[in-house]
Amino acid sequence: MGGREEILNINPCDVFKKYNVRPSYHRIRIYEYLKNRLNHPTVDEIYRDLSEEIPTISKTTIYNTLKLFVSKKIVREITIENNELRYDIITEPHAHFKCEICGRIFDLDLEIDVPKNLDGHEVQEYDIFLRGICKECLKREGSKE
Amino acid sequence: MGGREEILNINPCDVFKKYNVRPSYHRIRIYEYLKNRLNHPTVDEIYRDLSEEIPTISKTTIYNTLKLFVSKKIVREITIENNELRYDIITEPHAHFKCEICGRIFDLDLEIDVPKNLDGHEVQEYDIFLRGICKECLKREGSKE
DNA sequence: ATATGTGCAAACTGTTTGCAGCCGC
DNA sequence: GCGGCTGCAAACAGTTTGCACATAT
Repeated sequence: MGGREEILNINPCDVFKKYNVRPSYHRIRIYEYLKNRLNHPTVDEIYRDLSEEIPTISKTTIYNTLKLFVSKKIVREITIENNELRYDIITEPHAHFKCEICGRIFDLDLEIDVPKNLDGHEVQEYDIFLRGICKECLKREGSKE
Repeated sequence: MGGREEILNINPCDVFKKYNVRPSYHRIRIYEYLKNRLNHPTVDEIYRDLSEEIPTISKTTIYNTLKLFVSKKIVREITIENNELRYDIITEPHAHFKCEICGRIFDLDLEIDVPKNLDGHEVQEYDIFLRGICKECLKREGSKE
């Protein structure tokens, strides 16, 4: 799995240098936001949170920055729900689980080995997205009844 | 896998009766559309094609009908790209593969056994979505060079 | 007669685009 | 001073909503 712990120690500027992205204050902040909360935020969530600390930041900048990050393969766009883009700093594919009750998204260490070749098609990447009820909500639901 | 061949022989009205959906001309036509082309169309595609034969049909009706079908579990909404809803008449989860070149979507008989319980979370359903280059495009690309 | 299906238009949401101003090297 | 970063506003696409009319039993 593509390193959840190591990522915390990474310096954004090093990543930018490696992937050939010019650093800027906003880019660093957006990168750090993604790094610190590995919860696959939407653009809206990033904007809502970051604009509290950086009141001048605009959504356009967030869109621009994320698009740049994606094109440089620093982050991945993930497909969880069809009405909004979510972003994931862990670039290796892994499974996501969404709780239908609390709405939270969990990363899963689901070992699925997807062959590189399927029916003759060349598989380059994949998303695995599960839905259900999370541990905590199960407990809460269970204790109600 | 949830029956691709059997589905062709199904009478829409039987399905409607079974799932407690009142039949109507439009509903039958939309159901048949999905049944005959198992290619996970978007609302737009359904509208474009059906409105040729049924000029009076509206997009609203297609949205309404699909929403009804989903709520009755006659069809599944699938998450392939984040900007549009796609529909799948095979309600059992299975994997989809999208060719990045020609854009077509293929059903895959990928045997993935997803446990019902993962890290304590209860998994109810899942989507597996792969991207890459399909057989035909590989051949075409290969012969070019 | 009543409940349900249908279709137009407007509203809404998330995203993209165009363009002008700004900042850093 | 130039190139690239930023941010506003408008445009855009897909979807949803409100409401009035049609239809079927």
